[in-house]
Amino acid sequence: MPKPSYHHGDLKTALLVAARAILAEEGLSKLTLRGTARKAGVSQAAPYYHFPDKESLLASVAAEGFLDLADLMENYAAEAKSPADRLQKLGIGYVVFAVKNAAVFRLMQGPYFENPGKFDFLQSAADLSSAALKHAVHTCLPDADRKQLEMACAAAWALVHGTAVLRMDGRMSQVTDIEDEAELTQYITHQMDIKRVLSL
Amino acid sequence: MPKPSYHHGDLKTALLVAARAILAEEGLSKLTLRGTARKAGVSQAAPYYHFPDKESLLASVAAEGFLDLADLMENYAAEAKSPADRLQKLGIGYVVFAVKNAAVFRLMQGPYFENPGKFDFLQSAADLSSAALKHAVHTCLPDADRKQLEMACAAAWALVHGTAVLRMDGRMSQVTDIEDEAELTQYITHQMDIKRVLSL
DNA sequence: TGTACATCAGTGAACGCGCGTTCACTGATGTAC
DNA sequence: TGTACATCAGTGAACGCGCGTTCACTGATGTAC
Repeated sequence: MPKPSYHHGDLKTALLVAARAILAEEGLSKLTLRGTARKAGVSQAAPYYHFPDKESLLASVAAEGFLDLADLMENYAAEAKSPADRLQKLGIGYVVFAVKNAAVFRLMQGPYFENPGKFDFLQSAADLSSAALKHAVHTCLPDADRKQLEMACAAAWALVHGTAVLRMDGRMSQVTDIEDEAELTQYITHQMDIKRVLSL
Repeated sequence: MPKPSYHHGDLKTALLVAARAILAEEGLSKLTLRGTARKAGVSQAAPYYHFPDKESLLASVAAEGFLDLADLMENYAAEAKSPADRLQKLGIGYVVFAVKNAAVFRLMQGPYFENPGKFDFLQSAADLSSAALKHAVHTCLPDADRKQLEMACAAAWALVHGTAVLRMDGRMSQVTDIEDEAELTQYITHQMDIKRVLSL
């Protein structure tokens, strides 16, 4: 029974949802505390009962984004048929997330947050996706030494992240209107053959 | 004789210099029209005699950045001993520029500018660096067909750009205090062996 | 089961701020004669 | 060479805006008895 009442009930969640809606509809530069409260249907002072300041709200949004990113990557990788295939599918998930959630991804990238260690939950959420990539690289290269692994991880991450950023900004392909996910996936699969990069 | 006079003489250049100084010292989020005028020692209305609005000033700063980026890449590549070496050195220049001019690089990346085609000079300046990479890839792969070349260009650009962005944000290496360019260059050289990526 | 009251989670007005931009103005410069 | 005057490139005050945040307040809820 969602009757409008003085007490919201789950305003914290509603604010996070509202913030993501604003990101999706208007972009990162339009994401404000007041606007988020407005979107959630409460006064501008209400968010302060759930977040100490604007930065904390945004950090929570970003952390949610990192969790979603890791989830999406895992969804793609669940169907993988080999270590190399798994790594590639993780990468596809990474890129798809960035393209489909561009504003959230930009918030996640920072450098909106000045001191990275300020929000522990954000740091650990961010580590999920890079750790998944790193682990997949290790599985692909069981015999590599530490130095080789570091290089391979860095290269894989850079390739995936670069593809994500360039595609997100529409700077890479002439076809900017790719809405069809199947086509997008195919494009990315061909584009970043991670196995090639890993052939040390 | 730089006596302070009512008429500045070269305010347009001074504003661009001031904007870059603010970017370097305080970052993209602190770059304002008023602040730039302040830094240049003029009133807040003065910039309007040289730029129609804030976005135009920023577009000029970004375009200058792209020219500098292309210059730096060319400087690195001038010493190249082979096509593959040239491509790699272009990439190193790209990454070094991003790391050393992080805020400018972020402005250049956008998506600060809503409609990309609004400023022709910005678009063509941006094309310089990607065209240099693309041309180097072509030289490395004289026998590849069009499809292969597209893939190789996309992969090379993604790798370079991803490395640049991740290193710029200090997210890639544990060593965040790399000030020594020699060490940086060595790190990048090892990290992104573009020839490997190009072995189609 | 009722009732008194503390606490929780809202409201809405207000504060101060810096911003982009405009406007009437003014000092310096260049040019015609 | 002087002088009148148009034009250029500044000034500084002002406008309106939306922002983050604070504050006194208040309606709703939970709890002790």
